[in-house]
Amino acid sequence: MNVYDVLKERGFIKQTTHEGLAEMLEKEKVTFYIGFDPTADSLHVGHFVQLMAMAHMQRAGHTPIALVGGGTAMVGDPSGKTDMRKMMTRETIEHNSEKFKKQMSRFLDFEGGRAIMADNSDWLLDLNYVSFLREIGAVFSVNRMLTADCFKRRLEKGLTFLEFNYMLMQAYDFLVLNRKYGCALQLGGDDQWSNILAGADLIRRKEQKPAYGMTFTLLLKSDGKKMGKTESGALWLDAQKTSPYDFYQYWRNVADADVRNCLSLLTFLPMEEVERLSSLQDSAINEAKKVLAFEVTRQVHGEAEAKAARDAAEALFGQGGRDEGVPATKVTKEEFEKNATVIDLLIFCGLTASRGEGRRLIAGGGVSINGRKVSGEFETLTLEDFEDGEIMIKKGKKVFHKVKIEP
RNA sequence: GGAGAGGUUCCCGAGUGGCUAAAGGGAGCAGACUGUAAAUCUGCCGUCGACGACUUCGAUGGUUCGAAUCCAUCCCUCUCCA
Repeated sequence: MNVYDVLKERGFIKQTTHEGLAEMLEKEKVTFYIGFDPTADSLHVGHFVQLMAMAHMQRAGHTPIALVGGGTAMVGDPSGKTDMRKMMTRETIEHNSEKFKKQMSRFLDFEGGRAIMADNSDWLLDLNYVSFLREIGAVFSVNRMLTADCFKRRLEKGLTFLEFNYMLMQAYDFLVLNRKYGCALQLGGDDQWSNILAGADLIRRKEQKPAYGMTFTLLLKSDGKKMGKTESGALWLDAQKTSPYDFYQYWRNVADADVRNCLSLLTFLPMEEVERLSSLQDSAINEAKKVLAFEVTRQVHGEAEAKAARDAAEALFGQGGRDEGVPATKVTKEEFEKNATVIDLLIFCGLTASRGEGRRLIAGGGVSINGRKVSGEFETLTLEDFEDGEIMIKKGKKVFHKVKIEP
């Protein structure tokens, strides 16, 4: 079974530029790329889907180029956005690029040239305006560009010339990678379709060579919203930004209807297993969610962290297991004494944003300490409340947080 | 450059001198129900040493006992014209 069929079966593929792509992937070793703009200091779940696709391709013997968009992030992709993104400083972008590179090296095998890491700031930042316009700008038709879906919506709300150029930047990337590495295929999220087409067109015109494109289904929840959004923003792949425990819990809690999609896109489990797990009914499907949560966490954070997160979940929700993986805040004795009321402690641990919120939460019966429901808003804790140096705070039904006293 | 419309709390969107911390919806949080699911119902949803105080309706000044609401200037967005 070739990789195209694998991707197809798993539900990755949304659109392809050419019918013959499957055949090409079967017969040739292809160098392909996906670009990631460093707009934050960590990759998130949306990127993870793309990385999975890259990994599938790499396993099939193709060579991935992971392109960090240090140059394109200076411009900002208008696709799929209704408003212009805040412009980022060069320092921020460089900082983010470094983080991206570090994270990506975990998901692909860069040994011995099996994958390539590139950064488009290397060729975009020093472009000469006039020569770029003459070489690249001359072959773009504004009329055509304006019919692209990614601009249509923006034409209603406003589109700056800066962002309008994003498509040219990305198309140029493809051309550069084609010339430099013989890269003939660009993959991306489906929101990248227009940009990918532009690149393939550009290569055809400038190099008289075919170039291919393929897009992936965006990872959406059954209610049509983007997967991986949490109240605090995105679900990050960086353990500092989203703890492995919280990461595990996110997948443990996906809606029944999303289990199948997640398993097939975010894990390497064989499809027979995916089918079996996702066809489980009623409460039995919890088994599938456990597998999903464990597998995804394992890939992102490693075996040890995945086990810790799973054990912690068992300890808190089921029976048995150790609760080592539960997020914890360390306090010194002095800090604790300063924040000894339950309300202060909630804020100290970042569980609530304000005292008022904490108060309402307690009034609504949403807080437990060491398994005992907190009754009054003025409740104060003492060192006596620590059991083995720990206090377990429970917010709502699912949010657990430990406070550890430091000697 | 000219004409018009508009910028309201996380988002959408009412409000056009006091009754407005500001309708309604969405999102979010909590409670009930449950399977750590979905749906549903209920409560909360600016901050605080809290029956009161403080800050908020693009920005800055002004009128007024009192302004998100009136006036001036400025910034930004959209539409039409050039």
